[in-house]
Amino acid sequence: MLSKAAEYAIRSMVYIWMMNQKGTRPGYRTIAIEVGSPEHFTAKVLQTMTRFKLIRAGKGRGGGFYFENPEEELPVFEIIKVIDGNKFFSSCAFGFENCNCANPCPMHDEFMIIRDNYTEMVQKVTIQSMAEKIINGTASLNQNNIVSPSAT
Amino acid sequence: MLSKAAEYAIRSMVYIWMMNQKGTRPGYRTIAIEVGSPEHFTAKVLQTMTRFKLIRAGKGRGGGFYFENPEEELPVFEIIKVIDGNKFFSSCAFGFENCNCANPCPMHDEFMIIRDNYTEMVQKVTIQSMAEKIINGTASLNQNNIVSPSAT
DNA sequence: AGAATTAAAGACTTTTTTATCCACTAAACA
DNA sequence: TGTTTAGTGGATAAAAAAGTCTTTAATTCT
Repeated sequence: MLSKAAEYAIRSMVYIWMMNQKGTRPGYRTIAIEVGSPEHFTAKVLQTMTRFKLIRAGKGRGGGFYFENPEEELPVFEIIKVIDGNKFFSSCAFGFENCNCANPCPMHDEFMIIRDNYTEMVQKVTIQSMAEKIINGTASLNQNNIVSPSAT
Repeated sequence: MLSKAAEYAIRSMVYIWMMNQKGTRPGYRTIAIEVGSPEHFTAKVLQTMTRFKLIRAGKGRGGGFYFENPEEELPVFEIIKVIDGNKFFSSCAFGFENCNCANPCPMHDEFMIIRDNYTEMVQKVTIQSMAEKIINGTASLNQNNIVSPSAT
């Protein structure tokens, strides 16, 4: 569904936004540790975020990543588009290149509903709405300190 | 979402079922041509289907692939499980290894709905229900003869 | 100016997925 | 029994995704 790169991007963006709220601009080393992602790969993914202006980056001492307009709602959709492109949002579960209502695959009607609900979902969920859940304790940003069920 | 292997498997299975209805047992060469999939890769995928007893294979003259009990409804879900495993059906859009209601990611509630609807869908859609659409002309098995929008 | 800090960029490696090829085996049939 | 037909299985290759490393550039602080 989502590439690892997109997952890391989303987690990182939430963390950056929350730290910005606290008045700091985290660097990719810190981000990678806090969201549980590979350091250098995270750096690369954040480069892409910066290149597409979803966040800004400051170099040197006191530098790091930050949102220019933190109050502007940023849907997860925007991050996915930048990292994975928008192939999925018009994709076909049967593997057709050009599956549509005029020339549907045998799963078209059923899959279109799922796919469109997903599209709607990632447009509705934003960095801010996710950050809020983490702040009020109804969700977490990483599972670094979770004991896996198999390890109990 | 689905691997190429799973897509090819699903398309092939529908074709095999339809040909069985007509009294023939197609070979992987024919199948690959008819569903528009790479020949040798399709052979591999069908081996897996055979190994897991979803279909049977006959060698030698008059051989090919066939369903032992064609009337027994086969949900797409079964094919996906054999090829891709069932990781997706409990997966997390945020990338958590063990995302659940007790320890949710910030997208958990929203994504769980999508994911579960998808699971339900692939359990409801069967090889037979798809074949029926193709037979009555409301869907097609391949897009081999479709002119792509960009090529018009 | 110089040292320290931090992101940017690009090359590189590893792993996974997708795809191909060929030798082998089993079945059918003449 | 020999020939043809068709799937099986293992090796290999190519491409994409995931991850790593090193150098360079920009910024800040002293």
